Amino acid sequence: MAPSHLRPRKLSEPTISRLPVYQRIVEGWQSRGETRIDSRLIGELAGVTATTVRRDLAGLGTLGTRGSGYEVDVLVERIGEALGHNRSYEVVVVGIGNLGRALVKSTNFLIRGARLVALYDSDPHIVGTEIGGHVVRSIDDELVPATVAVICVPPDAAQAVADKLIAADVHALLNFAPQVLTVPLGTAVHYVDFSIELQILMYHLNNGTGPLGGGLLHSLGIAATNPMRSP
Amino acid sequence: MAPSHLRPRKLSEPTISRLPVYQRIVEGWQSRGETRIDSRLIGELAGVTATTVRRDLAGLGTLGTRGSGYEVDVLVERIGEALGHNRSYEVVVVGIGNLGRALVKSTNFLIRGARLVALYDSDPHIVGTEIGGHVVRSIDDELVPATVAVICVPPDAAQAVADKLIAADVHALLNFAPQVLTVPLGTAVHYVDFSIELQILMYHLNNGTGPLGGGLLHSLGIAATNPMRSP
DNA sequence: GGATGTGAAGTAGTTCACAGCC
DNA sequence: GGCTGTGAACTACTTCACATCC
Repeated sequence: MAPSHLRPRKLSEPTISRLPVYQRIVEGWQSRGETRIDSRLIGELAGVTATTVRRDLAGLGTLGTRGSGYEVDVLVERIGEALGHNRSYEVVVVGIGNLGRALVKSTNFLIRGARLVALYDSDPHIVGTEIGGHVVRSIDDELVPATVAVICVPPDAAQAVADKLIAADVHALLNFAPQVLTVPLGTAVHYVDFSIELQILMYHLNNGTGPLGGGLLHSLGIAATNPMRSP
Repeated sequence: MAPSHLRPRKLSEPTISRLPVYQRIVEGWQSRGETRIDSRLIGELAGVTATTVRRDLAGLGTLGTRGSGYEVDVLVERIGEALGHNRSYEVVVVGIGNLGRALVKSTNFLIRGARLVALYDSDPHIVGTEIGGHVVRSIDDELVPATVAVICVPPDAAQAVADKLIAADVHALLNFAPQVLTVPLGTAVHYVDFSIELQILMYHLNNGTGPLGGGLLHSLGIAATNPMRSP
């Protein structure tokens, strides 16, 4: 079951969130025809120190060569493996308003083994229309099996949608609604909230130019999951 | 210059990213007619411990009452003050494709003193059209002054747009393009990247149900700023 | 009684500094 | 020489536990 080199090590949360960034950087380098890259350069492009890059990558096993850095092919392979890019994920999008439509049409969104399998909405005017090759289904229909659901409904509908998804055995939610969701233990929720990002930027604007005094802003978006249903 | 109570304390990065969440929760409580709230409840709804909530809020000054929690009006006021909601921000959106359009139309986006002042695109078919009460300008025109720019252009155009914005004295960028930007010291960049969020979710799906063994996922989005222009 | 605010302890993450290997 | 990988030091954040005040 474990074809990979050998190193099922547990990665830290910050490391996990940086790996996709490294991956993108390395792929960019790869597509320029480069064959090797070092931790200093990755760090510079990612906005973190070279040491952090090395520690993060060391967590995936021994993949560099002392003296000459990393081979890009190896990095892409191993990071992809760690992030589960070899597996395949069924994704559904619920709420085909402006944002949902934009996401579905976005080329950046469906990537890395994620496969869009269904779109849902509650509006009869939208149900039945076709977006990006998919006919929008009614949220009241039975849900097709999926691993991840993207929630793009208005905030006051988000909790009900989440409940329905969880009942249909979807335990990974990417929530774009500005609404904190209450979910059972074992369900992962990730929030993407534009207004929160804006607010964080504003804070930094008001209080000096960034966290690290100078300008290296290495701040983080916010995401949270509730530990359990309201007791 | 400092009309606030008194407490210019520096807040930690994690605290800053949680404050908008608390704010939203407290406002929700407020709009239900409630007048008080305690740290346990806020924590439960935000997915963090009550102690964390208290520490975060203590950073804003002494605003609770021992024995009976916090007054919602006071919380909303003080959190808003800390995040700079009393000030006003000019926001421009560059790139009026599917996503840009969705953001502009979104009611959640423009909030808290952020005022949309201009939209830009490079496509002659889009320039001149009206979206949400704003006529789209050409990115080649002179830019109107702004504090924050939202970048929704394709990845390969993002760096050029960022350069142009920085030259026009915009030093806070919210970048939706899946592209790491290289900016000078003193410019803050915040990344919002759907595919990265998806990848992080996927990682957790593959490796147990979440970071904290059980299910409390309190993970973070990713954002980074480059320390300086490529040397 | 009950919930805040906070020292003190604990845990996690980052950075330093350098040994090890190419 | 150069760059990785990593123990050790450091820094940051969280959690505990409780004194404090309503």
